[in-house]
Amino acid sequence: MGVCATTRDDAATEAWKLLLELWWSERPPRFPAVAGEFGLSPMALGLLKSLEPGIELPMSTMAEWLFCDASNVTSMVDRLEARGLIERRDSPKDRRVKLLALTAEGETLRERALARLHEPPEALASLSMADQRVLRDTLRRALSAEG
Amino acid sequence: MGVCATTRDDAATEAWKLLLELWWSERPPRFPAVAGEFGLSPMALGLLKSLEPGIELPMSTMAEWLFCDASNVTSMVDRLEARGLIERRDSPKDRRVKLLALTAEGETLRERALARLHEPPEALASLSMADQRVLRDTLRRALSAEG
DNA sequence: TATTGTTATACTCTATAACTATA
DNA sequence: TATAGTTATAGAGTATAACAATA
Repeated sequence: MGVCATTRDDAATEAWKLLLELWWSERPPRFPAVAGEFGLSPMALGLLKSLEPGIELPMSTMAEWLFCDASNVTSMVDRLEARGLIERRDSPKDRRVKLLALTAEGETLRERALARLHEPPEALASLSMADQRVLRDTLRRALSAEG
Repeated sequence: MGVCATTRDDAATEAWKLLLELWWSERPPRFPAVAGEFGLSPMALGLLKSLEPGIELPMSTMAEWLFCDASNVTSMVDRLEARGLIERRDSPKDRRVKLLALTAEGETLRERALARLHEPPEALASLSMADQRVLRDTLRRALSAEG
């Protein structure tokens, strides 16, 4: 009994485990399913999701965020650019850097894909209004604290 | 103005969006990072995660849950079995079916990987105890309602 | 010298189709 | 006939290393 080296059972850990359960218990799994709906690999959807409208991001940063090699980002960007969803722009500050940005078409597709991802699971939607608001407000506090 | 066809802004949707933000804002992204720590592909970690200790699961079910082709499950199971983490068992009810189960070694690795996945993000851990408990209790209600 | 992104290449992962064995 | 899992194969995805351009 007592504290185990690899397991904590405080309320934050319990809440987090429940959140993951909510995410992972979906069948079919939401993320790859939605990627498939839009003819994207899961990683390509991750790239689009990470590219916010109006924001330009260096390819190297994208590689970090996607946890993959830079050469892989080159391949994905080649495909997404050929589909007209994103474009490469030259950085005004460093001529080695290429900045990624959504095209108008890319913004539209991203919006539709995010809308699918944002549909709350049944377990959440069937909570009482009071519980839904409590959940929303508490999570807002959590995310605003670290900005 | 008013209601858009593809976007809802009720509390459940807002809460779900915040929850996904919490999961996706982690850098490096938690799931592939943890898989790498244990020498597993993300899908292989997903397979182990889905295999609860003491539970036997048909390979066809695993293919559904992982959203991939049955032949791919065969490959993954070949590798995981060669590593001694899972085993194939004959179904007593249907001689075509192979049931997957964790080995003792597989249970240990799964436990350690889950412990890493279950570490709450900083944003959650730094919430007040009261907020943590509210979050936990509300999510428990959500998940228990559908069983 | 170090870094960004690309290329060439090989390796891993995944799906398709054909197959075996059961049902 | 239909289904569970395997095999052979091809295709997609990914990383490694060498490279060109720039810092």
